[in-house]
Amino acid sequence: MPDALTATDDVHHVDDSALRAFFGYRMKRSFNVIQADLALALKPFELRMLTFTALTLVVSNPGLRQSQLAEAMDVERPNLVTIVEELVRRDLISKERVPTDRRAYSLQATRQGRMLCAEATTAVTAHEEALLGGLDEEMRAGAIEAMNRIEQGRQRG
Amino acid sequence: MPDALTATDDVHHVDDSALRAFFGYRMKRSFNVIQADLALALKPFELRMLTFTALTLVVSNPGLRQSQLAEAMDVERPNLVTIVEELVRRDLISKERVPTDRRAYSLQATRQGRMLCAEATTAVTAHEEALLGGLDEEMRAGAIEAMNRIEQGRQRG
DNA sequence: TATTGTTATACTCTATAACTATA
DNA sequence: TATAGTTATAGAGTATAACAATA
Repeated sequence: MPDALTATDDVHHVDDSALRAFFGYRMKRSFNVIQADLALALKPFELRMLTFTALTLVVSNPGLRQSQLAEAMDVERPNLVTIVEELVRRDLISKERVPTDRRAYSLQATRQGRMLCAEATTAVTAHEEALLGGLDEEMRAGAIEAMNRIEQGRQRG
Repeated sequence: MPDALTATDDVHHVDDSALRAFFGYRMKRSFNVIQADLALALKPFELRMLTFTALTLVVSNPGLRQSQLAEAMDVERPNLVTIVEELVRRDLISKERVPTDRRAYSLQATRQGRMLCAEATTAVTAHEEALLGGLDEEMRAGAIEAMNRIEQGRQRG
């Protein structure tokens, strides 16, 4: 039975019940775990979450422009520059001027980029499977549905 | 009517199905929404998520030490310094040396701090209610349970 | 020797204004 | 004038090493 100021004797378990009432707090804590695990899964490929996301989107959408990629990733255009730069430097994607609009660049994954993306995807899938293994299908689907509604509630709310 | 390179003709909806398969990606997107809403709710009180979290924990745990607060918040000790500094500067919490261990500081919320915490808590609760209103109780409880298991899976996994 | 709080530092992610070259 | 990509910059959040005071 801890007793502040003088005591605080053992207190290895701080009372965070006031915070645990909040969805956002719970989500932050579990997202930290997910993100750390994802970073670990991507490390062998020298990818970060942002570069992995960008690479995957370019692989799935050949010819994508940077502005479209930025919008899809919910990232400001200036912040995408270094991400694209890094992927180009590593020969994972290439940039070509769009003939009909010489302001724009069209992004293409290289063969190497597609291969790395496939390998990284496999690794990430395995990591998530290990991390979420304790959750049955119903619970996982429910959580995903809840997250989808929250995301889509942005424009409504 | 934009027409990127060869294909990607209309593409206002980029194909992100390869990413949406990942729990981490879904979670990042919805967490961004939650976090932005939380920041909005806290802005009138000039609190950030981190200062709100710290304040709430000190209010709930009078006499808490910085090292315990850091551990509870999952923040490195050096990063807590400015957070505590800010709350002390605003007279929301106070630091007292622990008599029995003069290395440590014991944190106490001031009356003003407890009042601001209560008001902020009310605002955050209302914001979350509005944002999560579309989710029925079962779905919300399921999502929270899933997030708890993910967080606790860190040590197991 | 180990621990509490601190300083200094650096890296990532994010956000805004202003520039360039095209349209 | 508007847009695509860029530069420069600044602010958060986070992580590590090293220090002074104390245990």
